Amino acid sequence: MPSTSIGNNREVMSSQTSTDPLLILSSALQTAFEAVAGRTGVDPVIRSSDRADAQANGALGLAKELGQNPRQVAEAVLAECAGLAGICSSVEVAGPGFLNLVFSNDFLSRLLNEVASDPRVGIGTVPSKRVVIDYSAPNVAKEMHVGHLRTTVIGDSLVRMLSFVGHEVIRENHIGDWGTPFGMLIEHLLDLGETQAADHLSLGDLDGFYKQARTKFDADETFQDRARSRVVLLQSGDAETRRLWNLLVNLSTHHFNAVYKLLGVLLTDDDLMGESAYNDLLPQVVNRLDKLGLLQQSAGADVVFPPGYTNREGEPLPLIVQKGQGGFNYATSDLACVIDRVERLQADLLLYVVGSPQAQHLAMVFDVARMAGWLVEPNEAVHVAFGNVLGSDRKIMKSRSGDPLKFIDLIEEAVSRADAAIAAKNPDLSETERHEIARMVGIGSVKYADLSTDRVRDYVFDWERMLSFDGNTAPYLQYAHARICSIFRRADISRVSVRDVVPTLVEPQERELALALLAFNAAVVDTIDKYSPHRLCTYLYDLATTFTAFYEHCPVLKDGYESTRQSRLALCDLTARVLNQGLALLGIETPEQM
RNA sequence: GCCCACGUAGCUCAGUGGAUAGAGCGUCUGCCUCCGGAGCAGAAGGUCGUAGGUCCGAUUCCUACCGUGGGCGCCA
Repeated sequence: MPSTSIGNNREVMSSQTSTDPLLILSSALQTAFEAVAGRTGVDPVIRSSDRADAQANGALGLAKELGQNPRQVAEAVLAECAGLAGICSSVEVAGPGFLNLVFSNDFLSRLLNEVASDPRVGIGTVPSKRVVIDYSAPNVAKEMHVGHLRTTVIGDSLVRMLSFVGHEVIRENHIGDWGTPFGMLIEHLLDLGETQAADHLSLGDLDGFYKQARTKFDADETFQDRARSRVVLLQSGDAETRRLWNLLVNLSTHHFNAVYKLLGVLLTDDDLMGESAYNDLLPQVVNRLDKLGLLQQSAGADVVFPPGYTNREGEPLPLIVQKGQGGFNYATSDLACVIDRVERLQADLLLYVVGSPQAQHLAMVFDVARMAGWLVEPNEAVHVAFGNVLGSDRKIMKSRSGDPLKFIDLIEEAVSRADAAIAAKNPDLSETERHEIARMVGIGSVKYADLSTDRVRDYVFDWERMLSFDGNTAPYLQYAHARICSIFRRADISRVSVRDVVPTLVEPQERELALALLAFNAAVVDTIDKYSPHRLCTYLYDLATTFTAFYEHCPVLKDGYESTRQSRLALCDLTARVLNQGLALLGIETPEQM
């Protein structure tokens, strides 16, 4: 099975000192399986299990290869299991040939202690790749709206995770700052007068400006002519036109930055790489395709026919790289991006966090780039596709006015709803504290709601559900974290003081919590492997519910035995750190009280 | 018409080539001298869209069909 280049790093991880018990077990058990099979490269097929800590399913597959009964194979593997001393306290054959495995408590305690002493709480690093990630991409002279939410939030989370495991990540915000609409926008700017237009725009009413220009364009033919000739001036580099264009771009990026800052994503002006940046490369794209013999004429346009695509009539579908009238389009620009990212930036991997409707377009662009030899293994491009945000009517979310919901309004509503909920539940907080916590909870809720469902699916935007303190939500996870902080506050014990404690695992809830904590690295690896942040969310939610069960059954401060208290405090501290780190990888902050 | 994605409990969603498919909400029943009840324990609720196929084993992989959404040459 082909795996994307970044994620498949389990082998690398296992060669380091891993703290993942399943990984250690797998590697130990592989030796036993290989002895029985008489060959190398046997996968023990380790899975977590509801009947033990883990189960090995490898015997069932191996039985066929050896022509033996699966149970016999499992028995034979069991006989070779001397290497599991120090890892498992129990190994038994069950059912048709499963091996049920129980970790020894000492083994788990030792691993927990190792993780607790690691500032990265068990997350390993991998050989570094240079990754360009294309996300957010709002349009100049248009307000950011709910349609930009997913690409911005998912992209930001992937950036954080990829960087954390050691990749060199280059963020690219491919803003829409070029093309025919700019003739119209610049002419409208001139009509209003620069000063007045700037006031208008700096008030944040970007959409109003755009709509006025559009209305005028649709109604007034002389304005259309002015707009068209202004585009020509812009593209030919006319200084005055460029100055006016710059004005529009600067006013817009000012707005973008305000949104990014409020939302807490990493994008800055340094990451801007708009369409205009590739303008000079566009003729070269066509020339290079021509020299390679890939270019064809079709209905007056210059096109490339990547195999495997057909149109409505069943005829080959072209990728148009130069229009009939000579202009370039977004395919040209996207090909220029590939060239720039591979040849100038020397990227190993190109990620495109772009909505699913663009799947065919991007597939064609990538195919043409491969045909042209610009995208060559092991370099690769991946479309990190995502579905729509839907309203309660299951249609694409709109505001009351019918326009897409503005990003700013969305964030403000989230924060004010969170503020009200916190005020009701914790009236003792000062107003300043409450506002700060509301910001973390409100924005965290929106981000988490977006990240916690499989990105390929559409999801229904629901304020009540995302801000609920129950279920798979940001507030639930943040609350679990805050409650742990509260334990340490109440006991007046420093978090750091318990980090060298080796926890003792006695109660089943302590073991469950230990197993959950030690699965953090695997969750992150899996998330990166599939570019699917919801996998990390699922893990964190499971950790939080496991912690809650522990908290319910295992009194931390009231136990009466100092050693138990120390051990449980160590488990608490580590849980809080994993929650904090995990949410941080999603771009979500964790307050110490709520 | 062709192509792509999706279809799992009443609702919103996880999950997997392996044993008995999970969670939250909602419904029902218990638990309170409880470190934050923003909780815990339990019950009910499913032919995993339908029909075939591969496999020792399929909800998972393959094919067809049905349903929903999207895409299908000069917008980006």
